[in-house]
This record gives sequence, structure tokens and C-alpha cells, in this order.
Amino acid sequence: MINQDIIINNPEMVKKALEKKGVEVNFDGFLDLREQRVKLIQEIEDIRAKRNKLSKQVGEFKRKKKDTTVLFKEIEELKGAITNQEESLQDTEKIINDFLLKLPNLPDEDLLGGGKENNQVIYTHLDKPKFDFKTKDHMELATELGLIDYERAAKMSGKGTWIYSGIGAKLEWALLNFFIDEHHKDNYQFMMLPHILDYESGITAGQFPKFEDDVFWLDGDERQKFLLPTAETALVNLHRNEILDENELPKKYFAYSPCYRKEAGSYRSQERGMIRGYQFNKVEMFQFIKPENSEEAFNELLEKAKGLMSKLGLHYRVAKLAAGDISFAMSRTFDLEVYLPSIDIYKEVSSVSNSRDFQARRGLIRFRNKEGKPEYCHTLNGSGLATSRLVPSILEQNQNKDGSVKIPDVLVPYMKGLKVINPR
RNA sequence: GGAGAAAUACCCAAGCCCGGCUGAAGGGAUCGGUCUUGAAAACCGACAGGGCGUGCGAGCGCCGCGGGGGUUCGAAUCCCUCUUUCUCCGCCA
Repeated sequence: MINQDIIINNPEMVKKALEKKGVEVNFDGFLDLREQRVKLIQEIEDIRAKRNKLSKQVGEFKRKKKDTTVLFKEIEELKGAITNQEESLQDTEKIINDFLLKLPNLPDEDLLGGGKENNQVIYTHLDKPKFDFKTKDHMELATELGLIDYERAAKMSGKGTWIYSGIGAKLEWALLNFFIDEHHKDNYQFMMLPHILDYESGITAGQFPKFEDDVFWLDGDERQKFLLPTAETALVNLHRNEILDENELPKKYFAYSPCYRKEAGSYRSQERGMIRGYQFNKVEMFQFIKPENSEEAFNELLEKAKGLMSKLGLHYRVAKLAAGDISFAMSRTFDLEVYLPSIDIYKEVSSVSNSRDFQARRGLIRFRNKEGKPEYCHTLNGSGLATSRLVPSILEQNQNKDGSVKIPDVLVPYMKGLKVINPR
């Protein structure tokens, strides 16, 4: 949620900032409603104050055995005036709230406007791998090596799914465990979270109300519970409605979870295999911090994600996203994109984002500052990493002429010493 | 799944039956002070928060006793509902 004071004090600035995200807004109605709200509150509180005073007198009169009919008459007059106003106030506040919940976060000032086309590559690790033989794509490799079973997955679940089988499962699991160990080394706290979340959790994360159709709902039309689209959605809710002690911050967490996504739109056919599915695995990093540590925390998460990628020895790059390519709840996002030789394209394996106080405002996530006053935290998240796109990139980037695939050195201990996956 | 009990401030806990003087007793913790070489103990004092409105400000007002709603002139106290926790029974990985 955008700080309302900023909108009230400088609606033009907010308007321009949101335009960079490709969102057109008009604050005229909002500002009017805000004024209307204050007027109603003043009227209601005025009447309530009078009524409270009179009611108190009723008590006193009764104790002294004095006649109360005069008081009741006065109260009666106040009563009628108040109910209508209270209803209008409720309506007004609901409209204001609904409006605010649908406004995306302000992008950082240093970001370019526009969408994907304006993303900037700011870092590249290694060169594109060169092959002196005819390469295969990851589907071919995975199928030939018996790592992934697409057909049987389709049989039991339908499209957009796959089965990690045998060595393939071991490889996916090795990646997850490698990441988990690395995060432990950095003293992040490991969390295993519910995959089924309530509506309020989706609001706090910024997933709802705008993107209700992108998740899987469990309770039919009632929209009560949904499957998390990323562990971030659960992690951000860890401290919802809490006031943390200043010295507890920063709080650094990580979680492993499958991510369930409906991905309503249609995608290019080149996104075959495991590039986009209804379910994929991810280890997610998350921080609750004081606002003053925002940049530092962002860099830490980015460096951690880069470190993991570099240790895997894969060719990847880092893109600073343009305002329009950043998701709803975020002010700033850098993506790590791994190279897939078969389609000569870079695909996101990590998104490192700063939500600043946007999620904290939605979920009332605060800390007590030095003055003893509650203040909103900043929340940041970063994938560390999404594994389901790494397997394809490992297969494609590390393939050999004989159809075998070299396992990244750091994963070998997690593969019981297996260094190369050979054709069966 | 069934039956019962409970949810009060940082923690423990009274009040709820019998609605008003409870904007919430008491204790602990915490903070400040006295005493002390220092500390502890003892004693004295402070300690309801969060939100909203208003004011330059001290302040004033509204809401607030798990969440929501209702009854009433007035509700922590009565009624409805939801959530969570505990106990017992059943079922089960």
C-alpha cells in the first residue's frame, strides 16, 4: 500500500511514478473521498462525545434517584443523526481502501520507465558456452538420460507438469540441498511453511486483490484458501500484525517450497519442457529490516543469488528491470537470468526485489523505533534460487558430445560423488 | 468429526453471574529515583496500547478487554457469529 500522505501531499509525483509502471491513475476522486471521510468522522465523533456524556449522567442521576426523562429525550435526538453518518463513513472508507489496495508500489526513481524492452543488463558471468557438436535441448537430454518423465506426468496430471525421476530427482534435490546449506552458512533461518494460505495473506503479499486469478484456489467459489505461488507469499506474513523489537531486526529467513501458478496467459511454444509449469521448486530468501538498511539488504540478497549461480558455474546475467516489468508490490527488482543454448535466450532463475514499506503497510508489519514509536519495516525477497529452470540450463550448458552431462562440481557431494550423467 | 472450557495490557491475573462510580484491581518484568564504594535487597515513583480526528503545542475528542455484528441511554460484562488455544472422546499418516 502506498503511503496515503504521499498521495495527498504530492499526487502529481505519484501519478508520474506510476506512469513509469504503465499505470494510469486519477486521484481526484480519492482526494475528495478523503475530505469527505474527515468530515464524517468529525460529525460522528462530535455526536458520540455528547451521547457519552449524557449516558454517563444517566448513571449518576439514577444513583441519586433523580429523574432521567430529560436526558433520554436529548439522547433520543442524537441517535437518529448518527446512524446514517456511520454508514456513509463505512462506505467511504471501503472505497478508499479498495482503491489503495489496487494501486501498485512506486518504482524507485533511478529506474527506466516502460517494460521488458528497457531492462538493462548490468552484469554477465562467463561467456556463452561454445559447442563443436550439434547440441540438444533440455527436453531431449532429460528424456534420453531418463531424468524427466513428461509423458507420465501428463497422464496423471495434464499439461504443464513433469516428473523428476531417478537421477533427475536426485539432481533437483541436490540443488535444493546445496542452496539450503549455503543459506545456513549465512545464518538465515530455515522455515517450512504452510502451502495453503488464507485470503488476508494474499492481500499482505500484494497478490490480491488484483491477481486473484493467477493462483489455485481450494474452496471452490468462496475463495477462502489458495496454494502459494511462491514462498514469499507465506514468508511476508510471518510477522503480519506484529510490532517487532528494533533489536530483532534484521530478520533473515529462507524457505523451500513448491510454487503453484496458474499462469493464465499463453506463452511461446519455445518455452517447452520445464521452463514454465503449474508447479516448480524454489528456495526463497526473505528479510524484514529497518528502512535505513534497505539498500544494504537488497545488495546482500543480490550478491547471495549471484554467488549461488557463480558456484554452479553457469553462464548467466543480471538485469535491472524497468519500472513496467517489476511486479505489483515491488519498488525495485533485479533478475538473474540463466542462459539456455537451445533457444539462445536468458530465463529468470531469481528475482531480487525490494518492496520497501508497501507490504508492511498492507500487513501492519512494524518495529518499535528508538523514539518508542511503531514504524513500518521494509521487506525484501529474493529467489535463492528457483531450481526448476536450473536443471534445464545445467543439462544444456554442460552437455558433452557423447550425450552425457557434467554435474557442477559443487553438486557432486550432493550426488553421492556422481560427476557425469551418462546415457543409459 | 463429537463434547466441553477459555481468549483482559510485555507476562501472570481479578472483574463477567448482578451492565453505569472499571478508560480496567493486584502481582511480576521494565524504566526512573532514594539508599550503597558498586551491586543486590528494601523503599518511592512511572508504566495501555494501537489507530483515527483536531490543534503550532501542552492538550482535547472518538474507537479499543481475541476479530466481526447485535441489544441498550450506556457493554470487558448480555446475545449472535467467526477465529484461535486447551481438555476429553472418535478417526488417522
